[in-house]
Amino acid sequence: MDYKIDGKDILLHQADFALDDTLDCGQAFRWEKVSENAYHGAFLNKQLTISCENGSDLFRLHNTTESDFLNVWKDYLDLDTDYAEIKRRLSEDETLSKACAFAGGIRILKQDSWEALSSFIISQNNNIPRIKGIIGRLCEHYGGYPSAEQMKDETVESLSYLRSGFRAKYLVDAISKVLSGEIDFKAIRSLPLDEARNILMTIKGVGPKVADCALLFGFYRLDAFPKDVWVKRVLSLWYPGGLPACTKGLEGIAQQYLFHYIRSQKPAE
DNA sequence: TTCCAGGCGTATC
DNA sequence: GATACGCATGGA
Repeated sequence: MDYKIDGKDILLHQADFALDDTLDCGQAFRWEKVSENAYHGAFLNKQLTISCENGSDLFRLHNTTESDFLNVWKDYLDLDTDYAEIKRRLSEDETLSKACAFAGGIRILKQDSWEALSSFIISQNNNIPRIKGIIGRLCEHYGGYPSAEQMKDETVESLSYLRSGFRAKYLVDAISKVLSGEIDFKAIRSLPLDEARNILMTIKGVGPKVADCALLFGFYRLDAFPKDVWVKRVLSLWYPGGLPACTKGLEGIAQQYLFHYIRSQKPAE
């Protein structure tokens, strides 16, 4: 990763990174494609437009500061991790090798814990366009993604404008458990995966899959392996005997390459 | 009209 | 512990 300042922008050279792969692969729900080579989105209360110069490894972070780049976006976009090395390891497996080649620009975003947890509560038994719609209405209402504290007075009724269906009561339970301290993000960070998962699953509407998504995308737990309907297809089609050994410790990253890859396959296969 | 979507709670065995 | 079913909403 090397960068330079160009007026109000940051110009970044970055290998193993593609905007479509990373920002539109189902790990985050509020990046919007604003042109062929550009996305607009946000992390916490900071917004960003990022574009790519014609499929190259040259990116432009528009209208930002060197300080925000170094303190916020560099970490959020996981630019310090060597994905070339990760892909080399995973590519010991033939199918994963294809998946890495198909979407070699995926990076795991280091998202906000509450946003990831609540977003994946909304995601259950739902499709990505509708998930984006619900989260879009939530952010429009609050002028950005609301914290659990900001949502403290929400009820199933007050959330009806989201049209999130049966998931509204799960959001209300998550808000209350986070605000009461019953769910302590700081504590979860230091726990083994199984214990962290079990604590998250005390929230109504949080089962194994939502808990693993929250841990992978909201706590950067790369060994969490969310099994949604697509990944269950991956396992039954390609890995009936379980994941190959080369994924050890990187199950979550492997999951993301495989998720993106199988979604691109025609149903006929 | 029916089926499905980055699942989970509940009932039942 | 496993299996079956309902669940809000909206697009295909």
